[in-house]
Amino acid sequence: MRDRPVVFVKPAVRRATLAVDVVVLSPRVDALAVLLVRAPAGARERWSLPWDAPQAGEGLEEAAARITSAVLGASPAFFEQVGALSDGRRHPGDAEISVGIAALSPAGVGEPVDDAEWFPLASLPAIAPRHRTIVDRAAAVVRQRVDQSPLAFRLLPPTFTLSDLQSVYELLLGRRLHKASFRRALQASYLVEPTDEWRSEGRGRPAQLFRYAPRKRRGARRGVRFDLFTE
Amino acid sequence: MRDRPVVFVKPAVRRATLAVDVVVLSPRVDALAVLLVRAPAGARERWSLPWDAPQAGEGLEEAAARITSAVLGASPAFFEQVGALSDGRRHPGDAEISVGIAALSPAGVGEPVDDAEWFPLASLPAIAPRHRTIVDRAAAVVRQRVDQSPLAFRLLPPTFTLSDLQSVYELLLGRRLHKASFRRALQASYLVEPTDEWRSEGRGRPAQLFRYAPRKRRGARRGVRFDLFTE
DNA sequence: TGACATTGGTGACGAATTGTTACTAATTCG
DNA sequence: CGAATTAGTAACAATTCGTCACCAATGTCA
Repeated sequence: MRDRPVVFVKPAVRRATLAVDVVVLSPRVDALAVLLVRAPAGARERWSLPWDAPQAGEGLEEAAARITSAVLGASPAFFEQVGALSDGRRHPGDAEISVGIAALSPAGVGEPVDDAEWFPLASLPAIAPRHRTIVDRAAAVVRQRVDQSPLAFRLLPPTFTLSDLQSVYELLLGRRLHKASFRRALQASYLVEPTDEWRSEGRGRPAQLFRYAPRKRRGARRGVRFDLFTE
Repeated sequence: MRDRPVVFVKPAVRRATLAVDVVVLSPRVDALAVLLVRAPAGARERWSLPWDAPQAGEGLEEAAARITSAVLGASPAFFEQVGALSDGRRHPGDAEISVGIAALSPAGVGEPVDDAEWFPLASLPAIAPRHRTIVDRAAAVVRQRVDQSPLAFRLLPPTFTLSDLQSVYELLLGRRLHKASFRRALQASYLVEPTDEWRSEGRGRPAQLFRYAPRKRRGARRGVRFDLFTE
């Protein structure tokens, strides 16, 4: 016989201090940028992710939208949870639990308030360790979701050129893609449809505008991929 | 000018009632099974996921391990967060926030306590709506992670046959795989190495035993896949 | 006006990957 | 022994993918 309780003890909730930490991501010139806010004087790190506690009855994504609006003046176009953290790592408000949320905001929408600033994802200033973890996870989550979620399309205006779309994918993935391959795969996916408008952008041939118009299709049953890398 | 606060208001944490809800998954005969516990008399649903609040200073996965141990008598071999939920959906303990955690436990390890029972994932009894959501997400997360995480290997003993491994993949993915393709992909992945032992399992040719021994390799830079399905 | 730079867009070829069939190997059962 | 059963693999066909090469349409500038 195993050494274990025979009767399941009745569980109980507990009140814990909670924060929603938001990683607002937006395509800036040639790089993904993160929105940071200046920490109050006396804080150990000069900058932090925008965060707050969810209000009573407010959902987590709802709270993330509110926090983003307060800092950027615009609601994000897309949310993705990054995970809940309760390790001992330092949090600016000493929250026991942080729920990290990645929020995507299109370029040129909103303007940071005085105490907020965009930083390229690749060169952030020092932030609290827990925030650092959340940012890293947010980038990873976005890169993993970009194939399964229409998040790239949410970063573009209703109509866009295929080069625009490819640029967003490249920003999100952090690497270059081949034009012909990209378009062939896009063609096969039935995710966009052409409009009859064209846009002339200075020099070069004008580009046709497309819109996001996903058509139903079944997921192909691929084999296993074993994309498991030991770094 | 936009209608927004010019000064960022100082955020503050708030105490919220919190629960960790655990989806313990284990391969049973021909199906993935979920561990449910009998709800106390008077509860609206007869069964629920095992859950509890994390104790002070206890991490979320740590809490999940403790909860699983209390119900199954064994710690799971693998964890994966499923997300934090704070929608209005009903929770057995009326927690404002639930953190869902998928926990994988190998077959034959541990024995449910009297008030707990395995149910096939495909035919669960009625549970609280929030628990239902968490179970569905857990299944989706596991299926998505199976290619990137060694979770299948954590469900097997240290040495196993390739047929064993394929069966686990099929259980986790919920569909059949082709033997030759599976082995070819596994070969290319350098994730397992043969031992010099063989196992004779009744009738049929004996199978060689393998062990999980991932070798370093770089991730191939694939193009975009557009695996975005609109259902 | 006419070369040329620049950006958009596509066809096509070879290489790599994947789905599938079909076969061989080693064992138990009767 | 032969049939049944499970393991393991070779090889073919179909598909996907990376790449190169090219054509198209515009602006620039001599």
